[in-house]
Formats: sequence, structure tokens, C-alpha cells
Amino acid sequence: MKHNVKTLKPVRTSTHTLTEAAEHEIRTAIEQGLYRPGAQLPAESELVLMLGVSRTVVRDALRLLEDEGLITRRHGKGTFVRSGSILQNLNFNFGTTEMIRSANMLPGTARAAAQIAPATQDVATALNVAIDTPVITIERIRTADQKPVVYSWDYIPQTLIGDADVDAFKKNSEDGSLYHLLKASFGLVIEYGVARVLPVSASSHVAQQLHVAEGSVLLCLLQTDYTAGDEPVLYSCEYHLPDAFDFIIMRKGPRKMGGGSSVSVE
Amino acid sequence: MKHNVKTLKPVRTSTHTLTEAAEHEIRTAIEQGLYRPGAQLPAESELVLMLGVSRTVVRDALRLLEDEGLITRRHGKGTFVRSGSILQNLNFNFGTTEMIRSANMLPGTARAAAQIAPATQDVATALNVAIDTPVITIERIRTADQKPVVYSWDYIPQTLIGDADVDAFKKNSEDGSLYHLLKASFGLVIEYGVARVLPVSASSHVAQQLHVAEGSVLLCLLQTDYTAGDEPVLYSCEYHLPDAFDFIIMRKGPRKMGGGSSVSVE
DNA sequence: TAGTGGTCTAGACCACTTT
DNA sequence: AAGTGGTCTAGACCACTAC
Repeated sequence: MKHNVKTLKPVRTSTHTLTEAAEHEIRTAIEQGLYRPGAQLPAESELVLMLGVSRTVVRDALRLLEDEGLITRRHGKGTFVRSGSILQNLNFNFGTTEMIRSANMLPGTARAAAQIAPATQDVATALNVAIDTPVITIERIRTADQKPVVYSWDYIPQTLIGDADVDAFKKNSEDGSLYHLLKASFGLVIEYGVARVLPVSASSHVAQQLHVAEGSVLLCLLQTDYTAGDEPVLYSCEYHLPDAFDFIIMRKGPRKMGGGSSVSVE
Repeated sequence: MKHNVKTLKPVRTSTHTLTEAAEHEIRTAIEQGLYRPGAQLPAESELVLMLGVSRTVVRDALRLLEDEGLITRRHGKGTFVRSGSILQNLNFNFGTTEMIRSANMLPGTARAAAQIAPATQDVATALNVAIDTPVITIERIRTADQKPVVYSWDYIPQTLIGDADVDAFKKNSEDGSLYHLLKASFGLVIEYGVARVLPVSASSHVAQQLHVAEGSVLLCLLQTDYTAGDEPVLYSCEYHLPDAFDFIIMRKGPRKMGGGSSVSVE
């Protein structure tokens, strides 16, 4: 067997680990059609040679792609490209804009308002601040192909932001990602979110914003986003039209709960 | 620093990896209160000594616990026990029974019926069989503390089961986990599930089963469960009372999408 | 028997946090 | 400077799947 072994070993920088670089290369190869859905990827040992990295790096990269649903690995058989990659996957924390875009629709904002208001009980609890603490409050109607699909409220503690920037939020929130704004302007990097999902009946106010009948069924996503240090940064309440998207969740397990072991921590 | 270093190195068996054994030990130590919420776990290097395994095993075990939400790891600081562990976590694929039990309620079945019927379009698509293929069809009303909370339909291709076992399903489905039955009786091990979550309005039939008004808002979970070989085994349609449980999802990211790298796959 | 992914070791160096 | 978790290496052996 011959292979084009490349040894373009990258320099590890603070922003790119070898694993991330390897993952990106494999993903790109798949997306460009070098490995088609259903096809088998080179063996891990091959990838080690091709990428010039250790097997640990290759395996970590493949694990990322597997978590994402892009590939599957089968013991003794090989690694294969998945037939249909799963989108709208709630296991990943993308914003509404990105979600609409990935559905091949045009994202937009029909209305955006930002102000500073005292935290209600729910908001205060979610953000772990005292009730009535001032929070940046953003109300938005998001559209896909000009049609309203999501009505949302976002809350950010003012203390995390500093003053006088409410307008920046209003301006930014019209087109873009809050995540990006929080990172770029305030150095707040969201690491993960915890979402509650529940079915609701549209109140007259919400119904009006989304152009549906009062009492229509909607999906409500209540989400708190945290930094790596587990500090709550952003609380969101989103009302989704049920027809607009398919929300999908990959559920691992059931877990093989380990029985008696003989290793001991004390 | 002194530590009770135990070197009870377990034998790796086909059912228990070292990683699983280590994970179980650490989890047990936490659950028994040895490490309380907010407290710091021993450093990875300490755990290596205490458990008598390599750092790889320790890290893999900690990763499992982190995915589960039991601990958090902070670069440069340490590993800590989470304050409140997250239950009803939709990232994991437990059955309704287990879910009710973990909410400290008494699980039960108000009604269970099993029969063989031809697959409808939806069922056939989900299970990747031809339309009208015979499938085991199970209808159930699940109760928590005697109160109906979930109305569900489960579908399993008959070819996976062999004949004449419909009654086993009826009998078993009254108390227990389909997952367990599938594994114990037919060797079908579920590795993961893909769920669609959507809000619905209760039809008159469903409303009657759950003792709610017609048109009430319900959460519908449409889930397909797969084996390790990505073969669909079980398709479920569950209608949940919105008040009964809080469904929670941990969402990773937003991802730091890697920019240009210099590793090449070809 | 050969090839695959899964597990595991022992050790190194790096980046982040605290003292 | 010391301690932590994060990344990476090189190599070994195991378990599963095919031929």
C-alpha cells in the first residue's frame, strides 16, 4: 500500500491544538467529498502517518467528529462517514442565527429592543444575582426568510458589562450573535449552556409577535449560558414556532452502569 | 502529604474496563459524601497513585463523570464536585421508569397492550424497513405516584425478535424497561438514541389517556434507538405532561471552530 | 491470520492559576 | 515557583471483525 504521507507537522499555538488542526483537516476532507457518506476513512494508524501526529491526537480528533455525528466508529471494522449529518442538534450550543442559516434560510431580525431593567425572580435565579439587580434586557423577533420564527428575551447582568453600552447591544442584536458580541467586546466566552425545554400555549402577546393564533402551541427554550468557570452570563427565553425547526437530541446510553469493582478511592 | 494509597489493581474483564472501574470508584466516593458538592477532588496525579492506574485511565474516568455533570474541571485549579447534579438530563438515554424513579416518585403502568401490526409510513421510515412490515407495537400509560404522566407507543421490527413473543412484551412492559428486555431476551443492546422534541396539542384520544383536557399542551418525544452498528431497533412516540418533569439539555459550545491548519489529509 | 478500533502505560512538556 | 489540568508522544496489548 502506498500513501501520500505528508509530514506538515503544524506548530501548536495558543489557539490551535494539534487535535483541533487534525479534526479540521479530516472534516474538510469529508466536506470536500474526498470521503463520501458511507465510505470508510483511513485506519487510525494510517491517519497517524498521513497527519504526522500521534495516535492519541488522531483518536481525540475522531472523537470530536463522532460526538458531532459526522462519523461513526465500529470496533474491528473501521471508521465511516455518516450518511446524513444531524443538524439542529440541541447538544450543541449555537445561536438562533446560525441555526436559521444552517437550514438554508435567510436570518433576520424583525424587531430588536434593548434596555436596562431590574431582574425578576426567574431571571435573578438563573443568573445567580439578587432580585432587582439591573440586567441588560433584549427583546427580539427573529425571522427566517422574512417570516417570524422565534420570539426571545435575553438577559445579561449589567455588572458583567459596565455601563453605557446598552445601545451597542441594540445595534448588534439586530444582525448578530450575542455570543460573538460578548466575546469580542467584553471577553466573556461562553463554554456551555443548560436548556430547559417545555411546550407552551401562546399568550396573546407572544402570539401577536409571531403572527399566530392565541393559544397556538409553541416550544419554549429556557437557557442559561455559562463561562468555563461556571459563572452564569446569559439567560434566554425563546419561543419557537414548532414547524420552523426540528430539534434533535443525541442521547447516549443507556449506560452500562459498572458493577462491583476493586479499585478504591479513599 | 500522606495518602492511603491502595494498589488493589483490578483485573480487566470483558465487562469492566479499568476506566469504568475507576469511574465507579470515584462516583461512589462522591455519592457517599467523601467529597461533598463544591469540594475539590484529589489531583489527577494523586488519583493515579490512589487507584494504581495510569493517568490516561484517570482522565478518561473523569471525563465520563464530567459529561454526566457530576464534576467540573478547571485548568490550573483542580477538579471539583458540582453543586447540584443535573437530572432528567436528555443527553442520556434512560427509560421512563428510571426517569420517574430518579424524581423520587413511584413508577407504574396504568395500561399496557402489545400486538403485531403493519408499519405505518412514519414507523417504517424511522426503523428503516418497508412500509407494512410487521412490527411489535406496544401502547402504554405510565404513571408516577399513581398519576398518569406519559402516554407512549413503542415499535420494534418483528424480524429482530422472532415470532410468538408478543405476550412476553405485554407482560414485561407492565413493569419494566424495554431496554432491559431487549438486551436480556434478544441480545439487542441499545447504544444511543436520536430524539426529536416537539410541542403538541392533545388530541381527544391522548387527552383521555392522560386525564387532561383536549387541546392541552404536551411535549412529544419521537425517538429512535440504535445499536452500536447503527441499526434502528426501537421507535418510540411519547406524550409527556409538561408539569411532570423538567427536561434539561446540556449544550456544548459555541464551538471554537478551528481556522486554517497546516495538517493535511490526502 | 491480518486488520481494525479500544484500552492502557509511562513519561514529557505546555498553559493556566495561585502563592 | 509550585501545583493543577491540557496536550502529546511512542509503544504495548486486547477485543472485535473479517477473510
